[in-house]
Amino acid sequence: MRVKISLTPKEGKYLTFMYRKQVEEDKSASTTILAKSFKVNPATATETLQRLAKKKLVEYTRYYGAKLTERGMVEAQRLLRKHRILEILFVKFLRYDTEKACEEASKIEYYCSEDLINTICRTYGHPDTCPCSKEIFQDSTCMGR
Amino acid sequence: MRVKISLTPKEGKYLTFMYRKQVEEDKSASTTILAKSFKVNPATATETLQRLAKKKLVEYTRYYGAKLTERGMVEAQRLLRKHRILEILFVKFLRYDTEKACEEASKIEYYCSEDLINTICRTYGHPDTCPCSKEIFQDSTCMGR
DNA sequence: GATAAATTTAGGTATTACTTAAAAATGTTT
DNA sequence: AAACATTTTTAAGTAATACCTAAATTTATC
Repeated sequence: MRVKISLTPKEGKYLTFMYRKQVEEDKSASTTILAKSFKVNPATATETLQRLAKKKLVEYTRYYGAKLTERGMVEAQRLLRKHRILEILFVKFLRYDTEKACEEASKIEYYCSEDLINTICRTYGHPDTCPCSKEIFQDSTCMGR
Repeated sequence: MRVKISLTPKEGKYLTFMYRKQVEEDKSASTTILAKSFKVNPATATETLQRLAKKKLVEYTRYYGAKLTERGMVEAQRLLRKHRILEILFVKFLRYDTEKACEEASKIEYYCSEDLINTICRTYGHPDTCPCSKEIFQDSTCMGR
């Protein structure tokens, strides 16, 4: 890591949302869409995009839109991995349905350590998909032991 | 619930810390002790106590100290319950040692829903002590089904 | 080119959580 | 009890996060 990335919870939510749109749905997330999704004023969405741009997590062109950078992708995947590993735990161990599992994961994903997530991941034999069949990204420190 | 209690993460930490001192160790937590424990300036501890007093969670007398109110006790127990149920999960399911379990629980306890905690609690047959043998408080909505 | 829609800028607010410096209260010592 | 030390509080800040409205600007559409 060259520069340390400090991500706020909201910024994390924006990154994963944008990742889903950009990579998994091949669309782009406009200011309006972001604002609607997060139930905030468009001005707020713009502001958050600008903060993410300052942190080099998105490439932002005013009036045009924003795209995740390589670093933004990595961060989004890191968070989505946490989210999906937690979903596995909640569905398999606590017998939650996928929707409820997703909700609970959303509440805590940001605060769970890599170590905790890796331990759950190992417990379930490094699953490669979450309960709703989306990809779970590999983590070198998790696999390598 | 007469008035809704909105607790910040830090306020929660103060409440549980004070609970442990006041109820489990029968001591009291002075401004200095709080400040040292949380590695902040004493002025900050005072400020937080005053905020807790405004929310009727502690009874605060300047220069004298603060004591948890009935409501403060309930909130502290609610958080300690979450903490200890999480410890159970981490020790029993993930084979964490008690210290590590405590650390991880501290990171997420505040953000876990009652429902999630109750589900874990039921899974382990409503345990009455945590891995370090401290009391786990009962929750009516958890037992009652 | 006018008008509509989307986006951004400017200039706010509120909350949380922290700081330093000085004042005030309390405790201790002689 | 006066002097000194310690603890605690007040006052007056700062910084970050996350939101807002209103007006300006840019882009898209008729």
